[in-house]
Amino acid sequence: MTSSDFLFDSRPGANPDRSRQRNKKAVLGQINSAGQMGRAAIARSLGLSTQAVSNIIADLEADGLLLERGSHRAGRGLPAVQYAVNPNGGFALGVEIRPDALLTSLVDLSGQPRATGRKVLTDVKPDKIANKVLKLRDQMLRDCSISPDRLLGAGIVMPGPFGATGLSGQASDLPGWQTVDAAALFSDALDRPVVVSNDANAAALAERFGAAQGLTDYAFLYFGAGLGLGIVNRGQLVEGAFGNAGEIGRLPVCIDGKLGPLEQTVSRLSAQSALANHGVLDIDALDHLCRCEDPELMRWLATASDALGQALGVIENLFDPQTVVLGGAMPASILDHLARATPLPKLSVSNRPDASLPRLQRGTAGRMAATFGAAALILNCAFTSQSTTL
Amino acid sequence: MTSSDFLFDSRPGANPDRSRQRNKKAVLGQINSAGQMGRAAIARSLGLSTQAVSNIIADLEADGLLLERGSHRAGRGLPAVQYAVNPNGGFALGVEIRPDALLTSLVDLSGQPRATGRKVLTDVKPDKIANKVLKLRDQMLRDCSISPDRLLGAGIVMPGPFGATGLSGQASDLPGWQTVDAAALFSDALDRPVVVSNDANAAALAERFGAAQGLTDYAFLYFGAGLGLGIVNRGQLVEGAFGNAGEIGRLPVCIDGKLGPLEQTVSRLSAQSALANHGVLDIDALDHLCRCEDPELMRWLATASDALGQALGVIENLFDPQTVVLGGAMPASILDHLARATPLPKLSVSNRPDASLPRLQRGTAGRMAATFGAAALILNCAFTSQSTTL
DNA sequence: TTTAATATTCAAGTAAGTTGAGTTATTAAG
DNA sequence: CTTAATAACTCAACTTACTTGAATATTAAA
Repeated sequence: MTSSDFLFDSRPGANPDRSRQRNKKAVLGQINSAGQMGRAAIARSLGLSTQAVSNIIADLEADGLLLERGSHRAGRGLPAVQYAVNPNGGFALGVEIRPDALLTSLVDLSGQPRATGRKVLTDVKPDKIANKVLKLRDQMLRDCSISPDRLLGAGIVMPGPFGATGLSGQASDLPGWQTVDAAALFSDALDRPVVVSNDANAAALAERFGAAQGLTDYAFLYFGAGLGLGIVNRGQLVEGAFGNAGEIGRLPVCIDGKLGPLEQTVSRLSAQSALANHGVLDIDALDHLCRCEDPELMRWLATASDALGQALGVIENLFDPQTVVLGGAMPASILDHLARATPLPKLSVSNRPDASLPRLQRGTAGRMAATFGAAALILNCAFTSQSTTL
Repeated sequence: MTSSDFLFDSRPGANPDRSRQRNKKAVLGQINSAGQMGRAAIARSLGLSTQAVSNIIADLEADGLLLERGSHRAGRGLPAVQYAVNPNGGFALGVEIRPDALLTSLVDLSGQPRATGRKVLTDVKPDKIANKVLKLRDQMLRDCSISPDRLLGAGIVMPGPFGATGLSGQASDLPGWQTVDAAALFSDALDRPVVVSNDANAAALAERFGAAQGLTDYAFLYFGAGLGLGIVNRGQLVEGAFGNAGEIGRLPVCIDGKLGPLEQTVSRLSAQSALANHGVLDIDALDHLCRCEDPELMRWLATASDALGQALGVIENLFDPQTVVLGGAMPASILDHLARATPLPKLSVSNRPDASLPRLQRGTAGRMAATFGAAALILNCAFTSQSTTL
C-alpha cells in the first residue's frame, strides 16, 4: 500500500499485482459498506477462498487499514473474527472551490469528518488557491495531530460545468479555470493523488457514508449556488463524457402555468429572493424561519415542492434510482419539509407498491456535503476499483 | 472458453482464472472496437506485457474468436501482425418480445446480423413464447448453417418498465409477464446464458457496432411503440436499480404552449395519428411520405423536432453524452430529417465550440435496432467484463 | 552499411489464489 | 454429560497466469 498511485491504477489488464490491489479494495469496500465482517463472509461475497481473504486481511491489518473487532457468534460453528475499517488508517483531503470561498475538509477512512477549514477568496487565480489549500491542509493536519503521510489523496470540487459549454459564463463559474488542468495543478502542489469532480457528484458520494450507505443506485439533489444532480449507478458516479452530467438546474418545470428553469424555483437563491424583505438570509436564518413556519417561506416551500415533484418524476424515470436524496446548503428543516411535502409523481417507474425505501429523503452529510464529498471521492477510490475496458 | 458461464462471472474477487477471463474479454473488446490491432498495441492499451497478450491471443485464436489479418507496417520496426475478431467465432441470439409479435435475430461476433425471424403473437403466455423462440432459433441456425454450439447466449428484450410501477398497465406491456423470471425461463429453454433488458437499452448497445463505435458515453433515443432512452456511460448501460432507467416517454414537453408527454408528439404512433386521413401507415409508407415531402408529415416533423429539441436539452444536461443517436422503428428518411431539423438547445453542456461529434445523429442499426440490440447484449458480455464491487 | 526502433518469442522466475487436510470453537442432539 | 455436527480458520503444497530479460527478426533512418 505504499505505491504512490495504488488509488487509481485503471489499466484494464489484470495481473497478480493488480489483482491483489483490486482484491484489497474489494475487501475493504465490503467491510466498509457492511460495517464489520468476518473472513468467511467476505470470501463468500467476493467469490474468493477464505485463505485468500485471510492473506489480504493480514496485509490490510499490517497497513493499518483494518481493526479486529472481537468475534461474532451466529449459530453453530466457530465464531467469526470481525474486522472493521480503521478510521485512523487513512485520511482524505476534501477541497471545495467556490467563486467566493475555499472550503476544505479532512475526513477519516470511515467517512467521519475530522476537521474543516475555510478561507474567503478574493483572488481565484489557480496558484493563489493552491497555496491557500496547502495552508489549510497543514492547519487541519496539525489540529488533528495527523501525520501528513497518512493522507491518501485529495478530492477537488468545483462548480460545473467543466470546459466551454452552453452553460458557461454564469455567476457560479470560476473565471480563469476553464483551461486549467486542476488535477495536475493540485497533484503537483499536494504531491498526492487527486480526483476532480463537480460539487453535486461529490456530494452524492458523501452520502455513501450516510443516507445512501449500502445503496448502489441513487440520485442526489444538491443545493449549492443553484441546483445540481449527482447520479450513482451500480455504485459508480455517472459523470458523463466531459464530467458535466447532472446539470439539472435548467430543467424546465411548470410553475403557475409558466415554464421556467428548475433552479429559479428550487434553490437557495430562489428562497432568499422570495424572502428578500426579510433582509439577507443565511442558512441559520432560513432554518429559523422554517421552524417558526414563516408564511412567506411556507409559500416558497409550496412552490418549490411543486417544482421539485416535477423534477423528481424526470429523475426517477430517467435513472430509476433506489432513492433520491436531498442535501447541500440548505437547513435540514427545509430539506425535511421538502422531502415530506413534495408530491410524489404517480406516473413514475419509482412508484412501486413494494418499495422498501422512501422515494425522497434528506441526506445526512449536512450543508458541507460537497466539501466532505470531495474527500469521499478519494475514499471511493480506496474502496472500489474501476477500470474502463472499452 | 468452454465453461458455460464465462460470459458473466461477475464475482468481484480476482483470481488467476477470472483474471484470464477478464483479460481475454479485454483483448477481444479492444480488437473489436479498434477493428484490428497487433499484439504490442493491445499490450500497451491494456497495461499488460506483450508476452501475456501473445498467450491470450493464442488462446483466442484456438477458440476461433480471432483471425490473423496480415501485418501492418507503421514506421520503423518489425511490422505488427494484425488480429481481428472472427465474425464466425460466435453468434448471439436476439429476441424481442412485443405484445403483438416476436422478433428474433442471429448476429455474428462482429455485430453483423446473419438472419432474422418473425412470428405474430396471439398468445403471449411465457411458455408459448419460449416455444416459438426455440423454433425461430433452430430455423435461423439452419438457414445460416451454423452449429448450435456456436451460440454464445441469448438476449431477451421486452418493453419496459419491469415490475409493478406507476407506468404499468399501458398498452405496450406484456400481460402476465410482470412476475415471470424471464432470464430463468429462457435460460432453461435455450440452455444458454441469457440477458434480459428493455428495448431502448438494447438498441443503444446495437449502435456500438454502428454509429457509436468506439464511443464510451452516448445516449440512444429509441422509437418503438412509444419512445425510450438507452444510456451508455463509461461503456456500460445505465439500467437503474430495477432495469427501468430511460423511461423518457412521459417527459413533459411544451407544445403550442401546452405541456404534454414527449411520446405524444415524438413517436411512431403520434406520426400515424397525425396522418390518420392517409389511412394506416407502415414504416415504408411513412418513408414514402417523407421523401415526397407530404405537407402533413412535414407539419408533424416540425412539431416533433420542436419537442425533440426540448428532450435533447434534458438528455444532454443530465447525461453529458458524446452524442445522441436516433433509431428504431422509423424510416431513415424521417430520422435523418429529425436529426437535421431538431433545434439544438443553446443552454446545454453539449453546446461546446470544440465538439467533434454531431450532437444528434441517426443510428445505423435500422428499424430492428432492438432485435439486434438484444443480441448485442450478449456480444457486450463477450467484449467487456463488468463486476459490481459495492 | 550501420544503427535505431519495434514486434515477437523463449525460458525462467514470481506473485497470488486454490485446494485439502487438520485445528479450534460453538451449538445441537443423544 | 457426551458426542456429533457445523463453521471459521490456518498450514503447506500446488496451480495458474503474468513478468522479466535475453535473443531474434524486420523495417526505416542515418
